[in-house]
Amino acid sequence: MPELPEVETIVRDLQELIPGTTIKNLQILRPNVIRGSDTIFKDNLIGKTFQSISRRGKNIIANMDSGLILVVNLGMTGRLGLQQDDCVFTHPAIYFTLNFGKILVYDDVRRFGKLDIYSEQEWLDRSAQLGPEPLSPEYKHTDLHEKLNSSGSPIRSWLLDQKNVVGVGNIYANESLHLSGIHPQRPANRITKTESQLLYKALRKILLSAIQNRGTTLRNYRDVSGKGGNNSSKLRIYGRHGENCLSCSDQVQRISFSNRSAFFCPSCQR
DNA sequence: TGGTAGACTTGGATGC
DNA sequence: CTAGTCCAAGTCTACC
Repeated sequence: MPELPEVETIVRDLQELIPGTTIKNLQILRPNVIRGSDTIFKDNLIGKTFQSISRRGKNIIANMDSGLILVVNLGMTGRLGLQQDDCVFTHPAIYFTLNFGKILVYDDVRRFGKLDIYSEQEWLDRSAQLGPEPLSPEYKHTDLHEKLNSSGSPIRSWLLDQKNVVGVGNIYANESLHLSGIHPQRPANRITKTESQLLYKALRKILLSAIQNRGTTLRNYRDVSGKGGNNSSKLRIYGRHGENCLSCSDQVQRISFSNRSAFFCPSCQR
């Protein structure tokens, strides 16, 4: 489900609800969504208070008053939401009982998501292995261009690799490549400087507008209150194989490599 | 070593 | 109506 815009939407929702609340109890219904032992997980969280919520790539970062950090990666179908009348959880994995009477639910159909506890130093080390934030003011098109030169991978695969740039998943990788006119299988090191500038601009534009639309809901993605995002109708290439390209009317193609589908227009993308 | 296929897991769509 | 097949927002591991 969740790429940068979806995780950002959830984080902004959680920032309004969670800081200052204390975990009174924790029920782990599906132990395989947490890394490490469930007793250690409980010991580290029960009785602790959330200080702040932030995002790093596709990870939700919760700083606790103990100094430990709870990191949630939603995988493909993970959700965080408050249990309320209008919010239906089909596959609850963890219940966080909070002190203001609400229950925060981690729900995950496929259970590819993971929750993990880090010390500050452990998280700094882990975070240092991740690539730059594409929406950060410090991230320049020259950074993208330089890094592209060191890889012969197809650009779509390169964009999905969180060591190169964080937060990009299959939907927004395909959308950005379409907007910048680059074929998904072009080797990263054969993208020109001009093209890398177009890709840089496309990436930021696509991610920002998806955040404004509160993310793309294809099936499972929901915000914290259980509502879907509004960005799916804005997609111009992802999932549109067999339909006409919205830019030139040629037929959108689907190919598969690295075990993932890629969508492209053979006229617009070379 | 860099790059990629496979595994993990459940369910919806398609079509017999 | 049902069965089999294919496909899905991500990431980690193993292998060439």
